Amino acid sequence: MEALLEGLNEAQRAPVLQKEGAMMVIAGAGSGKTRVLTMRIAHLMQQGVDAFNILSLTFTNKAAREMKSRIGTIVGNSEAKNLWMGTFHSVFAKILRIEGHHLGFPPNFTIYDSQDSQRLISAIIKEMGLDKDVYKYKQVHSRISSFKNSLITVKAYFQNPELMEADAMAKKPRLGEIYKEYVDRCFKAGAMDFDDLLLRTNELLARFPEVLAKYQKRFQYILVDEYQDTNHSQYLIVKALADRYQNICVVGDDSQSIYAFRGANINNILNFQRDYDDVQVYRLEQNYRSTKNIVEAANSVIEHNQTKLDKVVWTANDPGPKIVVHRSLTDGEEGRYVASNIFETKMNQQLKHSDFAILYRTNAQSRAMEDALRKREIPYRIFGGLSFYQRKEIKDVLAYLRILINPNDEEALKRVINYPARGIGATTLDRLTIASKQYNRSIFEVMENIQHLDININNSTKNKLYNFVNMIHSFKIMSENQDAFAVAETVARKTGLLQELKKDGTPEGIARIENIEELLNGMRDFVEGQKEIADATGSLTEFLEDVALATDMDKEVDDIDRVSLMTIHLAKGLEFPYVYIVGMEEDLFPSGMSMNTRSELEEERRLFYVALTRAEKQAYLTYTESRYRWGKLIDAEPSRFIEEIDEQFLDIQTPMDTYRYKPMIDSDIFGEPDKSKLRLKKPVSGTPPIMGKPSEEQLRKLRKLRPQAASAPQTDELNGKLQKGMHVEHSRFGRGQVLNLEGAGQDQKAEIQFQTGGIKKLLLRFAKLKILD
DNA sequence: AGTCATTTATTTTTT
DNA sequence: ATAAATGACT
Repeated sequence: MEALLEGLNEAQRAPVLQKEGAMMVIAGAGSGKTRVLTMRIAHLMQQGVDAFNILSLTFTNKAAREMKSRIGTIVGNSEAKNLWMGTFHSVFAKILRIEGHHLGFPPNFTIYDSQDSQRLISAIIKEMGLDKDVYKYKQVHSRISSFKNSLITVKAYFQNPELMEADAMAKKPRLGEIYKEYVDRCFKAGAMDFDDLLLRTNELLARFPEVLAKYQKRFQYILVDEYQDTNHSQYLIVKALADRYQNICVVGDDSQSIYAFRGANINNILNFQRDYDDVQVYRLEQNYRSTKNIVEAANSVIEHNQTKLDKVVWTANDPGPKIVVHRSLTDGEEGRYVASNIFETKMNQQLKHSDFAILYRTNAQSRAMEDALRKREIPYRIFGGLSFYQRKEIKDVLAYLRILINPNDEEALKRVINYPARGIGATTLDRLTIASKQYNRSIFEVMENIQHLDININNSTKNKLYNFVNMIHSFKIMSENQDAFAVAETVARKTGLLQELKKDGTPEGIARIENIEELLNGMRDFVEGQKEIADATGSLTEFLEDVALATDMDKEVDDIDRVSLMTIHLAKGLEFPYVYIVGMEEDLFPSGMSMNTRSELEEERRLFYVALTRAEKQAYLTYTESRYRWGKLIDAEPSRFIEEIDEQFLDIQTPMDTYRYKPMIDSDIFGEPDKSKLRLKKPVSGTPPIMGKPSEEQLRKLRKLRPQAASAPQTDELNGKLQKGMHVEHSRFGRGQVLNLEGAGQDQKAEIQFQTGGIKKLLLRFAKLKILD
């Protein structure tokens, strides 16, 4: 232990050694904050604090696992296992399983993921007979979610005229009713959504003082990582639990706050000193991760933000190479550039694929990168997007399992009651839903008692329902004396799920079967793994909870050497020697959706800061002239963030000839140039950035980044000379007469009647015309 | 109730 | 470009 403490710098050691009290560690990127957290916990335990009394909240469960195992190597694995460590969601889900009965929830409550929530909201909107174009389920969901994260309950909503008025103004006067129905339905289904895990914890701690006291006593030492990304709901939980002992240590970096869109409140960290007495503030400012060029470039970017804590990140590392800025014509070319660059760098420097990461703003950008990597036969691993557990076939299997655990789980039931098809259609389901309201019973309960209820369903359908209920019952009995893996396997076979996929026979169908097999294998591993954990039983409930709360960063990665592809959000907390940040374009990064307010733009800028500081040795920024979006080729401008980096750290590679590919094949054939394929350079000033007109200085930089096309010689030659009525010759169309001229300069076009019969409109810049008169 | 063709929305980020 | 949602038809 002593030796380990020696290994820390002074700034790192101080928060490790301070045992009691409230403290905040402002940790710059790459300053070793995980190490500090790990050491602090290990040190507490070494000083006699019981692992059961330490609560450590991390950003991902994987981070928790890694930290636990590192602590284990210091203080012993058996002790480290007793630490309460995990994400807010997973830790409080566990507590709610134990204490949820106070709130009327069963211990086996279901966790609804976003998709379940949104399906339910859709159904409610439909049932209420509302216009789905006005009440968009996604918007409604995000509004409800933000209510919950701000602790605005249904009751609070209806007591707040301002909120109600805001919704009325937005033409959604019945939003409150939807909210109420949604909460009721979740409750009746014995389900909590992601936000409920926090909201209900707050409710639990507020309404039941004895429960609060129990956990306050239990968690004598509380540590929160990534504190800048906590939302109000999480903030209050921490505050309530820490109130008794006030041994609270929060770690974070305001410059890396990137989750405001899901309710994170940067003020939690900015105001921490007001919330607790005698707060010790520690600053970790030395960056050990990146080269000097990267650190200082990142600093010069974040300098543009107004809202931030005082902090100067510095490094003793070598300057290293400059940040490469590269322009390409299209997203396809961008991908090829990145792929070949990775290929060459890896060869020249004797590196592994895992030394490289490609980061992007949106998941949709991964495709072009994947294509290029595949062509180059570079192995890659993609994080995010549709995660494994969100795939349809996986969710279908899980839905059956969820019904076993919680028959009231309405979303799971609706998902599989007629999949694979068994003749229970929409009409039947509607009638069941009505009956379920009428009798105030869940749909499954109605089905179980269908013989005794007066329901307008014919006998043959009743029989089908009976068979379904029977099948579920048989699974349930099996689940009582067999492990999760065995049950799931039976479910996959007996429900006909696998058969359904087999008969489809397409490559997709086969991939789906493989996915289900992978799920089953995963379950087997889980069952084995859980046997080793003290308080775990390997039950289905535990498995489903793990699955519901698993993030993409949590999945165990195999040891195949691959390039990593992910969104910048997912990259938080990671580091790679070589990082490519692609799609550095206005409207994409910063995102077009986040440029409306200063605070949104600042969050985008922090996101860029996060992206840059992932790089250890070298960073590459790439942007394109045009890119496919919504299936269309769209013009792009370089991101303002490139200009915001101090030029001295940049190596701007803008090959003069990249966009002067085979000019005008299209126009030669079809007359009108296809602008979507070969865009003409328009003057930079033509598209002022949203935040106001660019300064002369910005313009100068922009010009530097995007040199004007060298004007085509033909233009100069013909300019001013060509007149209406002149006879000309074209290399392919032959002789003709000029009917009309339009436009000027680069864009000048001529309408020409050719002798062969056609009238074409040609762009003089490219058409190789010879004047005959 | 199921299948096929047509239209529509989707692309901001995620527990 | 693509998947999901809708609508017409069997």
